[in-house]
Amino acid sequence: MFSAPQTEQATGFKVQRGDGFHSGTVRRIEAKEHVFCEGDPRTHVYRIEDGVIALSKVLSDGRRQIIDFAYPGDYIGLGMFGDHVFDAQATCASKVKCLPTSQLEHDAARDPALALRLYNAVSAELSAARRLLVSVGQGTAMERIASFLIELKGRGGHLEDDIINLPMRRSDIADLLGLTIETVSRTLTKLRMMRIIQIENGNDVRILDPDRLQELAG
Amino acid sequence: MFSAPQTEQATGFKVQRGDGFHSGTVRRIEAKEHVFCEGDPRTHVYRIEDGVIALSKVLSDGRRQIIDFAYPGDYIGLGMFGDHVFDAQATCASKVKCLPTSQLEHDAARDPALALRLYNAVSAELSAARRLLVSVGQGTAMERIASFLIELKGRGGHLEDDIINLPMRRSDIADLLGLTIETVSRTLTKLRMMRIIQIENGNDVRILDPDRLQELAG
DNA sequence: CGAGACGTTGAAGAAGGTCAATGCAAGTGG
DNA sequence: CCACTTGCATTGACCTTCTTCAACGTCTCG
Repeated sequence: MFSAPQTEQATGFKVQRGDGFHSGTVRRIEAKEHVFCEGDPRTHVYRIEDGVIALSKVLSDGRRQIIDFAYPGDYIGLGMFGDHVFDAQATCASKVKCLPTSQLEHDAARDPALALRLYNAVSAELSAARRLLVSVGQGTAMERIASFLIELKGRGGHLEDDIINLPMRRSDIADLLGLTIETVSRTLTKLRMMRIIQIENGNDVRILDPDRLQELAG
Repeated sequence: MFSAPQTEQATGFKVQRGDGFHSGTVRRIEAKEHVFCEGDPRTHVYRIEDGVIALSKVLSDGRRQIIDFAYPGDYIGLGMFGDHVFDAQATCASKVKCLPTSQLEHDAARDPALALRLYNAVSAELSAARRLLVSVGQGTAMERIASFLIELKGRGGHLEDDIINLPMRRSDIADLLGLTIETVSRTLTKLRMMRIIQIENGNDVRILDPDRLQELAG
């Protein structure tokens, strides 16, 4: 029961068949509800079934950096030592499938193929984190927004090919890209004015000119 | 032959004994020489023996984001699909031990313990990348510099406990933190003026007030 | 010694942040 | 059904931080 086909470069490499998730229980998560918080013991690994989960770090003064958005088919909670270091919070109503960490580790210690799939899954997360770092560290607001839209386009689950659904608030995008909601908003309006995108139902972005968007991404 | 003890949170989890590196050949790298470049086929995994290797992404217009500094004991070249996506360049004269990728993959497919060590190694890199992302995405110049110094303090290879060696140029620090060399320089000067650090031989930073430095890091 | 690489410092400018007002749609309660 | 609230997005005016541009100092190495 694996969701829509996605590209390999999307965060959370698909572990595919044999990941033990056939036996997991499904948990329903409301918008803004936490799957787990920083400091919680790492009891489970989760596979997103539906919705979007934001992984984030919240600083003592309230600033927040979103590390990644996990989409259906992605895994969260992999590869951490001890307690969770990040928050995992749904940006919209979601479903996740849960597998006890202990079981996964137990299986992986006996099954090199599973262990290698875990290795690949975390490697893909690492690539995604580094791509984001480049964008945040070097890009202007426009470049960050443009490459964010392109990154999302590469993920699955869009009704039409040139329409990107944004199942998160402006504040989530801002916290992912190291900007403010105002800058996100202004930049999206600028892209609208340039006839590069069009905003459809509040949360759907239609890409009118993919080439120019790609150029703007740097 | 494993180098100075280091904390687990340092980038590049030590794979420890049994990583196959007993048989690797050692390669000497001059300052600013590349170990590999973006686009090169991924032929080897490298373990740093001596020096510091900067992993970076260079954009078409010359802007550069350093992803990580690899210190002795760290591994580079792990967990990538196909060709290299980043440059690896020595910031100072260094030595690396090389192991053919094919051999490592061959071994890992038969040895779950090795596969799990790879998994842990990449997981640690992921944690480091995310810590850096938080710093770059949310921190002011001062916060980025302060947490950079603290991060380096956590790595091994310092002669004295409160002296951090900076075996890289200002431009490397700037490209790691998403700042300019001028801002790096000014911020270090400010830290000097505040009597929190002291610069010893051009490249050695003595931490006079670790507590205040920690506060500034956020 | 002279040239190049690197670092520091200053002055001016720009990108993005902060603060504040407005709009808009979805609840909620009378 | 309508007034009121609440959450989110947009837009404008102003301000701060960091960048840019430029000059200068220092060190090393040919």
